[in-house]
Amino acid sequence: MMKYKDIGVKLTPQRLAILDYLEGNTSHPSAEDVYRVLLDKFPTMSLATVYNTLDTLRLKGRIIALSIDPEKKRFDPNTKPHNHLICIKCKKVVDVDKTFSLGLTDDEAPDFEIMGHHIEFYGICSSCKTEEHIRKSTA
Amino acid sequence: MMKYKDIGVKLTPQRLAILDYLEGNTSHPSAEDVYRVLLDKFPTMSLATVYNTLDTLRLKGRIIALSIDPEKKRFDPNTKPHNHLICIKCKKVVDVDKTFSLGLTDDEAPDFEIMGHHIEFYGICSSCKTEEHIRKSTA
DNA sequence: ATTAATGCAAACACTTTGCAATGGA
DNA sequence: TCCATTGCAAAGTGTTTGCATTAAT
Repeated sequence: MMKYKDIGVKLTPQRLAILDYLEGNTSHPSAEDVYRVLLDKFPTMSLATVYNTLDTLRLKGRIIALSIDPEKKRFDPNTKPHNHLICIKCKKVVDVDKTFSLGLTDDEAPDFEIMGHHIEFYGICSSCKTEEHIRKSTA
Repeated sequence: MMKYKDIGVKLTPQRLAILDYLEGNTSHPSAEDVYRVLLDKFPTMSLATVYNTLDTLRLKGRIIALSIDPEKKRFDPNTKPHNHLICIKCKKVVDVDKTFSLGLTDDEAPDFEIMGHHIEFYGICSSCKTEEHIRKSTA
């Protein structure tokens, strides 16, 4: 218990619930996703509180915000450098823990001090592929 | 002339101007960026027309939409697979033409048919780095 | 002549902000 | 007690859409 006391912010019940929901979560939820799940426990909680808390956690380095889904920010409690794979149909995002060392010469990255990289793999997940087959065979 | 007649859409003056502006453009402009530049030539043009045209061109495969900038979509007339480098300060985006072959085994991408990838390098561009130095030395 | 594209305004989705009330520290 | 956080509503950004008019084919 008190496992979050080192974050340096007030630990409200809402924040604890958000932290608990995110811990070990690999679904890369949006703010809305987090909000909907927590509405059961906190029927009066505001979506703005979720947004504010997620941004606070991001600034405190507890989570990262992904821009892999152009529609909305997705959040990831895994703050270690890693890559992602997104289904272009259903927008499911999964972690790709394999790391790649991608060097760029000064020529290849002119006048830039490179600090890191993020790889977005894209493709089609198995359930969306199955749906495709169904659609084709019943069309 | 008539160099765009194979696109398969009506070629209005607005669309031609957008195509001309994008051709060979490596600045990765947003819709708003395109709009502001073209306002000189077409003072009555609507921002909605720019959005609609950019989406039409994307569907026709003439440009791609980038999600590298979480604030807004950025557009790129270079439709060949390539990577990008973004300045985390000023959000400048530059092309990285070097290609990397990044294989994933079935284990590393479970239940996914991978179709491609996009690498986002991030760092600080030279002008932002210079500003940083100035800020430090005058603080 | 037909039909798609334009400009405008309204609507939409996601996110941030102002502020009075609340409740952790 | 004190100040950060909450919930709510309003506002802010980026983007899409409905529709009457216009113009490319």
